[in-house]
Amino acid sequence: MATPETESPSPQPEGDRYDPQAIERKWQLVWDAENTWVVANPGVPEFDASAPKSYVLEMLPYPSGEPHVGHLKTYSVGDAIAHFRRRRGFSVLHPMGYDAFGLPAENNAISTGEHPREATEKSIVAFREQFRRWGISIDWSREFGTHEPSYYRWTQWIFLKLYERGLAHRHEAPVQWCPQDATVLAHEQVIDGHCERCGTLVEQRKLEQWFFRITEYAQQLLDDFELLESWPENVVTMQRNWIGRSEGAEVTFRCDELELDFPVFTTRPDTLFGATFFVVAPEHPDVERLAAGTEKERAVRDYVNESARASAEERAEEERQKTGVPLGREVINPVNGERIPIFVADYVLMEYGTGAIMAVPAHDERDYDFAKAYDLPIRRVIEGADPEQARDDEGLPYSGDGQMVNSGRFDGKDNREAYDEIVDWLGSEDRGKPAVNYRLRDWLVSRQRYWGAPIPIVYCDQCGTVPVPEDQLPVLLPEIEEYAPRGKSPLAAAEDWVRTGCPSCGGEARRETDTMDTFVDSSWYFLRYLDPKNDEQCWAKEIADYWMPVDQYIGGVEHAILHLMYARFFVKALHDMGLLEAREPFANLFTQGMITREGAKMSKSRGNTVSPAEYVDRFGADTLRTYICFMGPPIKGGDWSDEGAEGIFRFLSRLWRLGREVAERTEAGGDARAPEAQPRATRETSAAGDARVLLAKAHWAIDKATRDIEPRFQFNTAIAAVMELVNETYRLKDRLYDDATGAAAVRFATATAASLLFPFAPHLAAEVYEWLAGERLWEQPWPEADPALLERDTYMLVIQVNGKLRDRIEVESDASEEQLLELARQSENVRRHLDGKAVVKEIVVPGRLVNLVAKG
RNA sequence: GCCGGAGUGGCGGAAUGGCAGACGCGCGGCACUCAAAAUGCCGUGUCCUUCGGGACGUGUGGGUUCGACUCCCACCUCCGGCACCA
Repeated sequence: MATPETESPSPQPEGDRYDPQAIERKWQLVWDAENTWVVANPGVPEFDASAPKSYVLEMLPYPSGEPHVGHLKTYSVGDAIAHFRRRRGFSVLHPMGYDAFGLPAENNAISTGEHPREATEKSIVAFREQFRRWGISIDWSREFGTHEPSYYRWTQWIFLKLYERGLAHRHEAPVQWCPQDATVLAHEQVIDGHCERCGTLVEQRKLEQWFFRITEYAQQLLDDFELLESWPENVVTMQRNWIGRSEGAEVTFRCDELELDFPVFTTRPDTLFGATFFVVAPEHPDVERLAAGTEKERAVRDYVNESARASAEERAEEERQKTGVPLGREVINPVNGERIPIFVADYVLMEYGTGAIMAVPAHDERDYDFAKAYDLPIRRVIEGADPEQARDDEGLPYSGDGQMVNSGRFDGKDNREAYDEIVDWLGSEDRGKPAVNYRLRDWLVSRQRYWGAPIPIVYCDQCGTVPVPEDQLPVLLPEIEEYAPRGKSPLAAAEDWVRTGCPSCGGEARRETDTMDTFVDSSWYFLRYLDPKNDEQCWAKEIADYWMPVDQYIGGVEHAILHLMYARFFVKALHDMGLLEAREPFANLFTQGMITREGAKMSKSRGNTVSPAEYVDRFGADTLRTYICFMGPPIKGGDWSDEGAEGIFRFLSRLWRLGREVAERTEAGGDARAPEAQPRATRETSAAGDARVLLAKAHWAIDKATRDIEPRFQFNTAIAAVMELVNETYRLKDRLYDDATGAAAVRFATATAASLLFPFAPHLAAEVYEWLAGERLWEQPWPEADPALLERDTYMLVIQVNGKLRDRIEVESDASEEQLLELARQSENVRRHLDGKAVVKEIVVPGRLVNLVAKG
């Protein structure tokens, strides 16, 4: 049967079975050729001012090898949201880039000699190729890698801005050193005393390093959680704990002999009268001076050396006995004038507070242990005992509340009341004040590695530390021969590059040879997408202010602290520089769970990885994407199963076959528009019986899928609703083809199924929809459920006796409570259960159930 | 130790005080077929049953409620984060 092309508005299906490869290639070519997902910035003619903006972003990938299933999940989830929002009328920005600097490429270079740039760019090609085959709707016109000079030029520029404002500074500090990677690590990159990346035990070293003053923003980082629309509670909690705010007081203890003041931070100024000794950390700068000239000098030096050798891990061991040595000096307790001995002990940490503490053994477990170990006095100053905590007959230590004792004029007071009075009193004597302390430390950004953005600083004997002038950026990464680090950055070997003129005096100077932590690169990339080609500025402010903040950010929960907090810090600092209105980068955050296989994390060594490329070859991208969204709520992890993926392939095939059959058996009629755009009269009101049932199911699916996709992110149940719609259509179609209303209902139901599936299986959905409606699905608005069709004429009334299900009967939707009760009482099964009993209470919930409470 | 989150069929999961187990996987049956695959349809928590139905059932124990997977209290197990943070 030859039909002239002009008479066939919809292309007819070809072949006799679902061929994802052909369909996916077809649509990808269309989207590519037409730049379908490119979106214009304000200020250019194509800009659409009428649509509200939505910036949908997944965390940028680190390009190493090929993408894995975790990437597939992130981008499947993000793309579903991007598609959904586009069809809901938003102008959606959905860009892509690569976090291209970093250690794996460099370690690869050390073992193979392949330039990190080559390995990285090869991998970028592989990633790009996969993303295209997955059909992710990316605006490719904004793509970049953070290793490109046109990008890291601005990373360096931001470094200089931070330096200008005193937010980047260099100083010597004890730092965490990974001997395997031969570089320092940020505090956040040390997990249980081991390198986050390679697992090697880290060492402490004292080095001159660059830091970003994230601690300046500690309070804002806490306060601005208020500005976020929706972040997972656990991520907020993790950051809160990481920042670790505690309120207390700073109290000064004085060492008379040396005329030195030692401020300490305490959260318990109410226990000051119980301080029986004083402890400083081994790294405390005054330790040497304190011990000098005393008979303990030698012992102290030995102890300090020993604890410097001890690893962070050893020091943190839980069961470890407390150790320390006396310094042979005393300080004066400001509340009672008592002279108490000073110790040096490694249970006190230099990094927190002032590196010195007042020890109150009666009310602090650690001080208690130390006092017991060295036989020091323990003086109770607060009444009470906690049996869980107490370790002796006195009920000590005790860290709870109670009446004060042994505390001079505060005796008999409630410790909570005394708290403020003591701080006030110390304040008036100038020996103390209220204080807040944070656990958060400054962000160490220097890395003694090659493959990163060079720190744009020059050292000159005359002028000291000199920032590279902006017009000399970027400081290009030089080519070198030997990547292996030797305790110094490999860049130090590029002598021609290191030697440079001082930008200030023109004399001889040397470049900083450390590069920046790659987390610096990824702390602002979401801003560069907005104006990626700009050579004059990092971004135009009006463009950034239009798109920012990111409306929906998507990524793995493993970045809950590091990346997400650094990016928040950057945006706050950039805001304060006047470069940005936004105070927070990501208004909404979605963290997806990890996909496992056979219950275990996927890893090459375990041999249980799933290669997305292989599965795309086998089932097509639509199947994979839909399966991943169907495995369970994306926020949770899920266990991969080949059978499950096959099930989705079967479902998509089923929809494909249905679409093909419906396109053949029903007429599009004179109206080639999308079914949901057709006049309501032709598609609903006249429908009755099975046609009406099917239409109601379609509208139910629209309603359910829409609410499940956003704001619930419950894609698995949205897909299940489409499956139900397809099942219902299969059940009813053969009874409906024969009359026009019925056929229209089948056509509508099938097109609606495709329409709702589009965010997950865009290629197949576009294909089926084209057959049925002759339209491009992504140009159609998201369907809206008709409330009239969501309402049912009748429903199943549940009848319970004493809360137990006894019958179900179909009733009119508008039946009154009395009628419902009457119907309930008539039920034979209900009567049997009521036999010989008196109904004492009747619960009627119209639309749901009747519950008869009977006694006797 | 502290702070989060979770525990539901053979499996992944659904159900935001109202029919527990939607949807999918797996399994069983029927149709189509010479046959198989594919496809379509039906069934599938456990136990009892006179086949009408009944009892039990969401980690454990208690509580609130006409009614609890859902809310409250205590406990057990697992997962994640932090951990000598004064």
